[in-house]
Amino acid sequence: MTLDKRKSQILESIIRDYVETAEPVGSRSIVKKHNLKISAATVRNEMADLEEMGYLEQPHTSAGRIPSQVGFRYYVDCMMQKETLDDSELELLHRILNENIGEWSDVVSKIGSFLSQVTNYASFVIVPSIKLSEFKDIQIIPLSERTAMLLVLTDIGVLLHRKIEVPPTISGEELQLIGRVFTRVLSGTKLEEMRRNELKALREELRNRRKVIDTVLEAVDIMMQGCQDDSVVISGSLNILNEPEFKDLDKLKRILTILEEDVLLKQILPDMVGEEVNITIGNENKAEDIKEMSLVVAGYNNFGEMGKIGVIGPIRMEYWKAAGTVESLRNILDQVLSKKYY
Amino acid sequence: MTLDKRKSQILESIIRDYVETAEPVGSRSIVKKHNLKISAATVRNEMADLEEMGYLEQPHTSAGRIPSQVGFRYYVDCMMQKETLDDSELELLHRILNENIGEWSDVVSKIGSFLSQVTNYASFVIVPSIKLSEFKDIQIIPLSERTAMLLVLTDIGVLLHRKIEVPPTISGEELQLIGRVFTRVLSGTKLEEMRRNELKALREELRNRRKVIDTVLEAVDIMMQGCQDDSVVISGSLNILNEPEFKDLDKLKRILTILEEDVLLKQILPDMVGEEVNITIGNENKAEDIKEMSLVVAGYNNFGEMGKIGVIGPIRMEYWKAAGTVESLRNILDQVLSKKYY
DNA sequence: GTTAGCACTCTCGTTAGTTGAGTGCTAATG
DNA sequence: CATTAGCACTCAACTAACGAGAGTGCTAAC
Repeated sequence: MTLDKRKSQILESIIRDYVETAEPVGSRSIVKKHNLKISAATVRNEMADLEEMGYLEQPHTSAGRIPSQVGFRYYVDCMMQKETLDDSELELLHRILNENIGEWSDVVSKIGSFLSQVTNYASFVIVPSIKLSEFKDIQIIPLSERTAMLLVLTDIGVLLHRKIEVPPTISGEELQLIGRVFTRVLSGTKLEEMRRNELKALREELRNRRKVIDTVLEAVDIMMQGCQDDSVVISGSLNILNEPEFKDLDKLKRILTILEEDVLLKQILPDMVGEEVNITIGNENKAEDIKEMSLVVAGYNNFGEMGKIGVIGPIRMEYWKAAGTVESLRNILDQVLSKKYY
Repeated sequence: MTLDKRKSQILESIIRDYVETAEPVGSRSIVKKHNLKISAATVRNEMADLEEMGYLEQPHTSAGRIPSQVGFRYYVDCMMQKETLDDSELELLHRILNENIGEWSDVVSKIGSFLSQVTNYASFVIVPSIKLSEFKDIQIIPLSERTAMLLVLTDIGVLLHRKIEVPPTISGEELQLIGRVFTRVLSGTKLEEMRRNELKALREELRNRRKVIDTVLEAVDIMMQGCQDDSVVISGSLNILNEPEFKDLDKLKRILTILEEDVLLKQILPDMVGEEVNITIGNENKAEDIKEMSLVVAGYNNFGEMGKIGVIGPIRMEYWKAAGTVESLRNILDQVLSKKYY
């Protein structure tokens, strides 16, 4: 069911005013502010209709109206036009992306912080774990008599490293050699399949160095455990301090806690996120703790896995801006990551 | 000037009650609570004295007393006994330290988070930049036709890495060779002195690979810029949400902003921090923004440079606990870092 | 020096009254 | 018949007044 033109216009006016001021908006004020060619009384009639339809609600009888969650949903689905980045923002973005960037985790964090700056909401980027990447190179660099640094390079250019203990009898050259054998045998293997497949061949070839093999494998195992979870980059969580709906300390604390704990944040996100920008408003969120917030999320392609990028803010959110910005940055992430990073 | 025994006892009682409840404490209540053998009236007389001396103050005539900042200072200087970690806390700490720890930055962040957990204040650890460390090993691992991964290992076991572009004409073996020459010539050089000293020798030896040398040097330069600043690890900043003195949103925001921005946090710390635990109370802090907070900081020895570890909390702080815990963890950090980490 | 007693002060929470923005309804209008 | 002016009505927010309670300071007695 779609609204006639006048009702749409009124709904939109109310949404924009309410998003801006966080106050219920009255009939008179929107007529004035948006130069509508109708009287306040007419607007009141329309508002009564919109309320009956469920798009507006009144905090109390003698107050103005505020958009209901259903109202926001209708707006987002049927009326919203995503607002893209303006020139100065684009320029800022390009400046950021042209700065010295060593690895793609830098790109992610910079884009995240840009997102929160532009929208004034908290932003997050979920980066899928690298568990499906392949080995590319393994090196063992001696540090001291008994220790060495194990380096594992994956095909997407991620470098893992860990200190290991080695028998003092083993020489630096031999360590290098062992590294090379590892590289030759394992190169191209999925990180997670490593244990099962080529292990036997490896044992065979280095049979007199079983100890070192085991140490290395164990270290690899530990490193892998360290990257099992998708990593989360959060920016601008303090933006919610500016929203009047969170003047309540308890609410505030709940939200900030979620924003501080990666695990919690991952739990609240909608399971299915496609490439399209996905908006969940208030109660549409499955997690109890954020039923007073809205999410704007999109998926991006992170070396074949689905990553997520988005913002979290009050229900009274500038969805047009948030959706447009998230979409743009999703595309840029896709684009940047599609040039394989080595 | 020191207080007589009874005044001390009263001051301490007031401090402990006030720290616990955040409410002004009255004469009657401390007599009851601490089973003092004197009457409330006597206590009132003593309190009047203490107020005159500047150790106590009254929010208004008909309220109890609260310790003034001078009062806290006197307590800290002349009466406080640092409270060390209890058994369960020690056990927790050891469990944490025995978990898998790959490199010392893990130690730092774990100790930081332990500190904030135990004290219930926000904790910070300042880790000096590694600019004074020495090269230990340089490796160049080919990634693709035109790119390679540059690895720089320092003597304290920190690994820097960065992707570089290499001419497609150069072979993997040659890259390795170049890495080895770098290692041989530069090993033992301070990172920051690199440019000046052995550069000529290097250019000499690899004169037909000038391009690659420059690329590598440039990359090293960029990596060094990335570690020029001391890094900061903050934990438990949300603890301040529990303190009633920060129910005011503006205050809260100021503080949280400081705790989110490394740079700001570094600015507010006292310049001179010795190995001893250093306490600055309220207005004793130079920075305007934290004149309503207290700092408990100690320096630790981070591979020859001075690092800092401490907590930041309300003036109404459990100084005894904070000071004891900071001291213990300072020592542990010293101890852990003194076994050179390779 | 210490303490009991008491008048005094000031905050806090409650209640009652006032104000003003905004509505809903009705009747008049084009 | 849609629109509008007019008006009575509602309710949150603000203010003032008031009593209760916690705590003090002072005085006089021990």
